[in-house]
Parts: sequence; structure tokens; C-alpha cells
Amino acid sequence: MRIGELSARTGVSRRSLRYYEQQGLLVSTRSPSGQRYYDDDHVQRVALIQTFLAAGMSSRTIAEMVPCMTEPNMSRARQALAAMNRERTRLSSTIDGLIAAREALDRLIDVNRAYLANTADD
Amino acid sequence: MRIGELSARTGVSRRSLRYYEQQGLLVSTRSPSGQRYYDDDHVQRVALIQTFLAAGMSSRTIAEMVPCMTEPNMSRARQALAAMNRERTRLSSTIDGLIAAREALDRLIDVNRAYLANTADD
DNA sequence: CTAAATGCTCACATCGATGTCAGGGGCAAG
DNA sequence: CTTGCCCCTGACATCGATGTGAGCATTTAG
Repeated sequence: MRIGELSARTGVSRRSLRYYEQQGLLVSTRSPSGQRYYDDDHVQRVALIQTFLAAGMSSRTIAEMVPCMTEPNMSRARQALAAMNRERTRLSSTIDGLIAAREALDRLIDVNRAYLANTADD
Repeated sequence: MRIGELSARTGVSRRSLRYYEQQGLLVSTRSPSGQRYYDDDHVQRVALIQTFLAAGMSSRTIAEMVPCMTEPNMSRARQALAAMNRERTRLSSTIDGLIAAREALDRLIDVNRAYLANTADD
């Protein structure tokens, strides 16, 4: 498929797909005239990239973890593993932060409800 | 205390503290010459702002939820409550997304470990 | 009193993913 | 061949929180 169809299937803009390729997150085969061709596997890959981007990872980080441009080899795999573990830690503490924020929000909500209840008959 | 001390106590730059004020997140009393004065309560408030900012809320959203510039009144409180509930929902689905990302990462880690194990003796 | 430290405002710079526009090909159906 | 649609690259714009620096005022310590 060409880029328009991949974009339609994934919901990711053409612009972003080209950007992912430029950042080394996505490969494509090119027609002689330079047009990008993709197959079904790329749909999943784009979904994975979206998941990670939405989790606040930079494209550089994703590229480090998910080799796609280069031959896999052991030292590269070890480096990727290190990056993954680092990101896993970061992700977990981000999650903790969000949960803390949600708890703080819940307290604010309670305060607000109490205020509304007490002030109902002013 | 003046802005430098609040900055030191909270770990938030002077620049950011002024920005919070400009965005309506933080109030200060001013000396005749215009210098900002804070008291101990502001330390907590800044911490709360940081928590929410780190959770990806915009300063506009925080200002909506945490009235500080204006007299509290019922309609404003109701509006704040609506914003809080909206943000709580958003926060929960962000958390879900991060957890999904972490699970995807765990699968990648497993694949990588398997590769390293199988390739150990190439 | 003087110097150093701190404060003030204003304005411009930064980062990263994405939008958008311009100028130019590619390719199929009429 | 032409019309229409999709593709290409390259460049500039955007948003929000924060950094940075200039130029000037104020406060505090010696």
C-alpha cells in the first residue's frame, strides 16, 4: 500500500509517517519514482510507535529501543535492552506521578463538593 | 519570603513562579516597590501546581480547577468541579495508555531477551 | 555610603511532533 | 493528451513551559 492508505488505516497523518521514517522508526520500500510502499505489518508497527509516543517517549528513544533500520546484532540488542529497562523505569515513575496527581485531584473534588454543599443555602 | 526563597524551597525557578502568577495559578502580595512576597502556604501550592503540570495538565486547565485569583462563588465552584471531573477522566485514560505502553515494552523486553539467549553462541 | 545580591519587566530562544503551504512529479481513466 | 488524485521534498509555523539576557530598581551586608 502507499502512504495514503497506511495513514487511513492507522489514523496517523502522512506528515507524521514521513517524520517517523526520517527519525528511523519506520522503513519503507520505494518505487523507482520514490513513492513509499508499505505492507500490512507496518500497520502494527505504526500502532506501537503511537503507543510509545503517547507515553511521552521521544522518537529518539523509540528508535533506540526498536531497531528497524539496522541489522540486529548482539551489542545493538544489549544497548536496546538497556534503553528499554531505562524507559520502563521512567514510565513507572511517570505512572506513579499521574496516580498521585489523580489522588490530589480527588481531594480537591471533595473539598469542592463540601463547599457546594455548605453554601447551597447562602 | 521573596521569590528567591520560594524558588529555593520548591525547586521551581523564579522564572516559572512568575509565569505561574501570570497564568493565574499563584497570587503574591507586592511590596511598594513591586517585589513579590509569599508565605509558607505558597510552598504547598507550588507543589500542587507542579504535580498537575507534571501530569500533563496545561496551566489554563489548572487555573480553571484551582481558583485563587477570584472570590469563590457557587457558579465558579460548579465550573471548577466540571473541569476537575473532566480532567480526572482524561488523567485516568492517560494512565491506562501508559500502562498499555509499559506492557508493550515488557513484551519487547522479552523478545529481546530471547534473542540474546538464542544468539549467545553465534 | 557602597557594593553585592536580589528583584522587576520585556523580549527572544528552545524543544518535538505535527500542520500547512509551495512547487513539482507520477499515474490512471476519460 | 488532459484532468484529477496521489505522491515527493523542503521550509516555515505552532503550542507551552521554561531558559536566558538586557537594562534597571531595590534591598541588605560590610
